[in-house]
Amino acid sequence: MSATPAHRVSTGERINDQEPAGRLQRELGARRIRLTRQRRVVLQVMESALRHMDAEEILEQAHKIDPDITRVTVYRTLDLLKRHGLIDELDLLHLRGHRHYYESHGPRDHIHVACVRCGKVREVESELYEQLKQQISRDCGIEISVARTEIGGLCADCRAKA
Amino acid sequence: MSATPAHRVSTGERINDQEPAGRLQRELGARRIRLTRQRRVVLQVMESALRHMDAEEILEQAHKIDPDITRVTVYRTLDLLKRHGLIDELDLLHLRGHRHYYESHGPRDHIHVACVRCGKVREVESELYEQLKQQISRDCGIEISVARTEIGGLCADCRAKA
DNA sequence: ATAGATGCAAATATTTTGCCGCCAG
DNA sequence: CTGGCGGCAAAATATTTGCATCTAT
Repeated sequence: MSATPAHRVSTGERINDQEPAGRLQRELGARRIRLTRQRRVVLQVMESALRHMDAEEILEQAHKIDPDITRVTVYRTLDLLKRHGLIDELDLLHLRGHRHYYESHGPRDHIHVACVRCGKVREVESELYEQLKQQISRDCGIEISVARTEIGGLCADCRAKA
Repeated sequence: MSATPAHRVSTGERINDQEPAGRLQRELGARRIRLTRQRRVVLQVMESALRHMDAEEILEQAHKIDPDITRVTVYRTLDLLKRHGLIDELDLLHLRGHRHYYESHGPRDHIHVACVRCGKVREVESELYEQLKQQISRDCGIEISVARTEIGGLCADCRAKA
């Protein structure tokens, strides 16, 4: 293997790398979807996310901006974004219960790699993954619209401690 | 591309292809885990599964064998099997609500490819997938214990109808 | 004999829905 | 102006837990 791998590994510390601010707002605007005060708040929360959040955490963040936002609105807005393919819904292998996590959908699919012990999540992009999707698309005759890969195992740190 | 692809596509009609009967029972037995009457029933249901089932469907099947099995026992047994890595828990991209589906874990990981319109699920094995996992294991320094990939899109049949 | 399993009921957790008044476009 | 949206409360769905009893080993 060369010193410059064909894939990129990010820490997951910041989800919206190189993402222009207001992307979600602009996407919805372009689709003639109403931008209410509440939606703007939820979008802002999603766009400035530093990590994967579940509905509860998104609600908490939204409350910091506007305490009147309700949980129902958060769910309805997440559903809207999901239906438009603007965010992804994950469960990170149910490592911490059955809640769902959301993240703004970047330009390229990535793989979520989680440690089953400490729960740390890394995001990985890989050329091999793109090839795999192409192969599946071709062989199954499917026009892929969503792809989700979650991998779990013991990370190096946790193996060292054990 | 050659006429004999390096991967195998199955229809998902039968999950336990080439799986020796009683595999789950034997695995648990080898681990000195109590084989109660109820557990045997749930294991039998999982082993003879023709498709992915959720907890409700597993309970229904179990009731056909022994009407006294309770839902709680089904959940507890599924959890046991999950903890021992003997079954996989999927949500199939939430295409049909937020329930979870379970399948007996075969010798090799496979990818679930689902049509977002008709809900049909195919299972695909791929050498590329194995390579991808190796790459990730190496680069993230993780010892992989679970891998789950779910892909959604429009299948050929549904595209034709549209 | 006894650690561990089951059953029952109730509690939790998470997400969805009906209805009505309100606001973005 | 008006059709979609948000709030409220309640329902629906999915899963887990406490505790007393039973059972596989």
